[in-house]
Amino acid sequence: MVARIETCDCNSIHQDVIDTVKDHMLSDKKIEALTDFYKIFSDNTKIKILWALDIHEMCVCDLAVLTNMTKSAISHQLRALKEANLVKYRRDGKNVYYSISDTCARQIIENGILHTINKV
Amino acid sequence: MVARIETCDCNSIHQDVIDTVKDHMLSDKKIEALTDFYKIFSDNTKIKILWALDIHEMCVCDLAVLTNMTKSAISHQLRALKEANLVKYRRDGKNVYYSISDTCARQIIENGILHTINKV
DNA sequence: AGAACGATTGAATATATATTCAATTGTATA
DNA sequence: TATACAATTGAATATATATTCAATCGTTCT
Repeated sequence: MVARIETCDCNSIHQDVIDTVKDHMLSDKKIEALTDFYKIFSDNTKIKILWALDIHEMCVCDLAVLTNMTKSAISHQLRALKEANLVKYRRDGKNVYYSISDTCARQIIENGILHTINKV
Repeated sequence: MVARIETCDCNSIHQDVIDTVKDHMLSDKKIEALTDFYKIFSDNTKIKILWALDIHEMCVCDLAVLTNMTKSAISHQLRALKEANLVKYRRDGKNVYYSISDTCARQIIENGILHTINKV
């Protein structure tokens, strides 16, 4: 007789395995931080922006022209990248110039390309 | 006088920079493959499944109990992981046992943890 | 001060993805 | 063959994220 777990729609078939795995499981906080991190690299626009800024600092207008999107859309995305500490900015007159603030962005992108190279 | 780009809502301020960056830009196909790849690692449930399977092969029911989710939800996620060639499976009687088919999953997760460790 | 324009913002909308729900399939066994 | 149950599936729903739109802010220049 196996225990019926109330919050699940089935029986636990291999409770020993479940217990072992539970002992080595990642914490919810780590998982949350991890998925938030990779969410940034799951969006085409963000990748374009990060890759571009790694080549040269650019203002919002330039990024909009480059990516063929509106300034507003780019600005919203830049805010997310700023909050993730992946880009920094400096204002010069009417323009705001964005640049890479953490080289990990390029590493993550290049690593991802390595893992997907067979699909391109 | 700078050129007005029709498909954008602004002028190109530094056309030289835009041209340089365009020359070194990633192809749309590469970006698409890359973001598809990282989308997998952007979901809490998928991370839990991948991490668990890296510890021990498990059947759908076990994964459901472990993650406190329905078999159906787990099954849907397993399909996505299967399509990404990250997990494989074997049927044994009524149970289907899933396991890791590409060690890159663990690498990607551990690498992500390294980059987010300061947030946990 | 006011006009021009790059940039940002918040709300509305669109879009993509995850989960739920009900029905069905596959296998074992009574 | 009928029943039990693990697993899968497709459609409906819920939820998260991206983009659009209109308004506003910040700076420069006249």
